[in-house]
Amino acid sequence: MKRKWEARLKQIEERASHYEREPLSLVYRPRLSKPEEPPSIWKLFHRQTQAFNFVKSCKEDVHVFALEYKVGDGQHIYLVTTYTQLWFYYKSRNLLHCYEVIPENAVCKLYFDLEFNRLANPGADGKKMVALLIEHVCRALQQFYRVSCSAEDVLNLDSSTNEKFSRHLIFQLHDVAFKDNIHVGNFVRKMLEPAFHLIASEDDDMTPETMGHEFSHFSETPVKQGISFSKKSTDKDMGESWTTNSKKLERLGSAKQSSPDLSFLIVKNNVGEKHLFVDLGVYTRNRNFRLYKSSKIGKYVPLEVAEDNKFYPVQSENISKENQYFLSALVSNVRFSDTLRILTCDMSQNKRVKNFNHTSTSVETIEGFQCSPYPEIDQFVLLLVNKNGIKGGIRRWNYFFPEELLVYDICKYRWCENIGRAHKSNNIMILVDLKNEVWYQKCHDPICKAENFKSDCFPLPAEVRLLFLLKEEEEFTTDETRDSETKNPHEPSSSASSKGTFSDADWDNGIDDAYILEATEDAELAEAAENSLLGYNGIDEIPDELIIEVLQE
DNA sequence: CAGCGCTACCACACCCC
DNA sequence: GGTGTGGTAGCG
Repeated sequence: MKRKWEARLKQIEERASHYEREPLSLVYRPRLSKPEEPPSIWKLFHRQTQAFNFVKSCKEDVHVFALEYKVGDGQHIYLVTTYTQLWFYYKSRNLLHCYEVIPENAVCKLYFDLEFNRLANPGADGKKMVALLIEHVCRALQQFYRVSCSAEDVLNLDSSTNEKFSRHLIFQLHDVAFKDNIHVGNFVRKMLEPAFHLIASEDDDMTPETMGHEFSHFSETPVKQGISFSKKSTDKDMGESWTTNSKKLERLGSAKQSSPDLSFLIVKNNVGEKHLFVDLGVYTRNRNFRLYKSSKIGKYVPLEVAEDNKFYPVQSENISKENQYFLSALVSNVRFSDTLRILTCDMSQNKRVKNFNHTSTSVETIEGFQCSPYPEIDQFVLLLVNKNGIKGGIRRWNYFFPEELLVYDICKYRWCENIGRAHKSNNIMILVDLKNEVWYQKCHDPICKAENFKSDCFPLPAEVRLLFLLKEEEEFTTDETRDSETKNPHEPSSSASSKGTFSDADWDNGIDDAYILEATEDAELAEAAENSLLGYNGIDEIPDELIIEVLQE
């Protein structure tokens, strides 16, 4: 929401200064458009937001490209045109320093930027490393999403110099794409996680085994590039859900022993620090990604099809081979089809583990949107907030480890026991106490909050209690024997098991209302952005059946 | 007239021992 | 010395 607000503010300021410089003409001069003109779209903008606004106003399939135009400070101007028209001018070498702007929230391909300094890595065999990486990526795609592919589906572009080995890989998956490049980044970081362990363990002069265990406790990521991740599940069919938590990471740690050796990915930069061969800085919003046959300004090293490229586009009569490569290299050029599957890999939603220091008391929570790791309890809560024709929903949930308390923020349903009617503008919460097997209601209304209102406790239905007990027992009986095999997907980020891990901390036993406020107060801010959040979740734009979630082995 | 989106890093405040 | 925060230079 903050981002959007800032962007809007900037836009308004720009518009204001524009009108100051060029006031509107006092005379109205009507103009007729000429329908006989071919639909030619070629518009340049100084500002990215203006370019995107123009794209939105166009009914043609236009895209934003960035052109480098000043040597040194890498300044860009933004071009809006169609792929066809761009290729028409581009192929005759009129534009040399062109970048695709991968729009935020746009479905896109899996892509990689790979590089290492040759001098700092005299023994490194770039081609071999690329081949091994592709193998690993294909394995990960198969494991996480059941997507099959091979090196023949990877457009491999080279931009190397004597000093630097440099490649772009663009995966040409069949009827499969990622929801956006942020999700691609999450997937890439997740897939490369064993390599982070390697860097961290070597840096700290620790064995991978001890590191694996150490990592089970991290909540702030100790590794430079960041390794935290998690997933959210909304897909009923898969019904699988896991979150980053101690137990999970411990299992990852042990699973790592059987995971492939990623040490080939570790390279040194020009000052001898260890880094990954894979550049993780290319998965940001509106990332500029260099086009096929473009070079950075000031350099004359365009991206060309690599010697060891194994992707050959299907030949067609009306599209040249070069044009095919050009189109294949465009990350956000995803061909739509009825069977297109959209892959997601979330990390921001379930993950946040809060440390709350309060006179030597710390509390761990996990949080997420829409469905908690307890689908049965979600269903029960939904039942509670669907009454008298009002269709309430779960906007978000929080789980407090020590108290085993699930806090649901409810939307649309606002009935409050305290006032005996629905609130007009404030939302309510349903709290499910798993320890005492009861539920009660609180709310966000300032008056109710001031008097610390909490409804009577009601027992949880027998089915829910029973399910929870069964799960807990299963968890205890199988924990020791289980290594990397699949954990009960409905197990939340480990009520029972995490207590052992975190038991060093001494916390209050009773749930303090301050914690609930801490966990829910920003929900009120988030409320205004609720629609955009839903949009971001893809519910508005992408039909549910097209979304498949991360499948964890 | 005019880029964008970060993250690594630093300075500083605050707390605890 | 550990931890959180806020601002920014500079990288991709």
